Amino acid sequence: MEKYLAVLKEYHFKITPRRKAVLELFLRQKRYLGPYEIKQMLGKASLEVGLPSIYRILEELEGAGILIKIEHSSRRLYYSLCRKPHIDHHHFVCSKCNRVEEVEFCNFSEISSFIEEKLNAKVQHHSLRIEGLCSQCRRKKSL
Amino acid sequence: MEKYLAVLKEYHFKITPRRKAVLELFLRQKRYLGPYEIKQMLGKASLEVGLPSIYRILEELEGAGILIKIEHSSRRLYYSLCRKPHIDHHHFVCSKCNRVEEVEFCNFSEISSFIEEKLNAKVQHHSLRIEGLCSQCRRKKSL
DNA sequence: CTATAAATAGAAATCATTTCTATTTACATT
DNA sequence: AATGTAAATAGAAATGATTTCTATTTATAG
Ligand SMILES: [Mn+2]
Ligand SMILES: [Mn+2]
Ligand SMILES: [Zn+2]
Ligand SMILES: [Zn+2]
Repeated sequence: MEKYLAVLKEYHFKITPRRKAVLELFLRQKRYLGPYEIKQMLGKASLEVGLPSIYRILEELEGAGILIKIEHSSRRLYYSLCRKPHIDHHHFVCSKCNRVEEVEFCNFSEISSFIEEKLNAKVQHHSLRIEGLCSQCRRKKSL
Repeated sequence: MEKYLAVLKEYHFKITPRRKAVLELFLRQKRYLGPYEIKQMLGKASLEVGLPSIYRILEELEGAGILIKIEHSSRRLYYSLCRKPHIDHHHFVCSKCNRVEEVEFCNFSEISSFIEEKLNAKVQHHSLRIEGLCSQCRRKKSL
C-alpha cells in the first residue's frame, strides 16, 4: 500500500479516502473489477463514492501505472492491479465465466518488425487477447 | 458479389435490397466502416436503412464469415470485408488517424501452448492488436 | 398466386460512460 | 494551528452507441 501511495505522490495526486479505499479494494481482491462493482463494494463498507469519481480514480491509477485496464468484449471496462510495471499485459478471458487472467509470455519482436517493414509503420504498443475456457469451465464442460 | 450472395443462401438468409446494398458498399469501399457511416452512405444513394437493420445485417454478415469486426479503442464497432476466410484477422490501428490495416502474420502456436499448460485452459480464439503510426502519419510526424 | 416466416422501420429503451457545476477537502504555506 | 487554493468529489444530467420492441412489409417456397 505504502508503495502505491508513494506513486500517487510522485504523480502529484492527493491522498484521499476514496483513492485509498479503491487501492485497498484492489489489494484485497486480486482480480479484475468493474466500476459499478467497485461502487457497490465500497458502499458495503459504508463509503459512498459516485460513479464519476470511480471512473476518474481508475483512470488516474491507470495513468500512474498502478492499474491495468481491459476492454472486455462485453464492452465494459475492467481494471486490476498491475503486478509488474513496464511489462506487457496480455489477457486470457474465459468465454464462459468471463474470468480474466494475465498473460506475460509474448514473443512479439518478430511480428513487430514484420509489420514495420510490410506497412512501413511505427509500432508503439500491442495487445494480445486470448479467449477460451478457463481451467474451471473446462472441467465443468467435460462433466 | 455472386460469391457472397451464395454464402448468404447457404446460411438461409434472404437476398434483400438492404443486404445487397451493404455488401456492395463494402465491395466498393475497401476499408473499415462503422454502422452510422454506412447508414449515411446508403442514404446518399437514396436507400434509407434504419440503424437497427444495419446493426443486424452487419452481425449476420459477420456470422456468415463475410465481414470481420473490430472493436475500436473508441469503443465503436467497425467492419470490413473478410478477404481470406479461415485465417486470423489481426489489426494494426494508427493511433493518430485511426486507419485500420489487417495483419495476417502471427506466430501464435508457442504462446497458445504456453497458456494451455500454464493456466490449464483451453484456448479457442485470439486477437492481436498493434497500435502505432501508419506510414502516412509517420511521415507527417517527421516533417 | 398465396402463405408464411423472415426482414425491416421507427420509436423507444438501455446503459455504460462522460460532462457539468456547486461544494468539499487535502495539504502547502503561513 | 489556521488559512488559502487548487484538486477532488457528489449528484444530476447528458451523451451516444447499441439494443429492444412491435407493427408492417417483403422474399421466396410451394
Ligand atoms: Mn507482448
Ligand atoms: Mn493469430
Ligand atoms: Zn471460466
Ligand atoms: Zn495514421
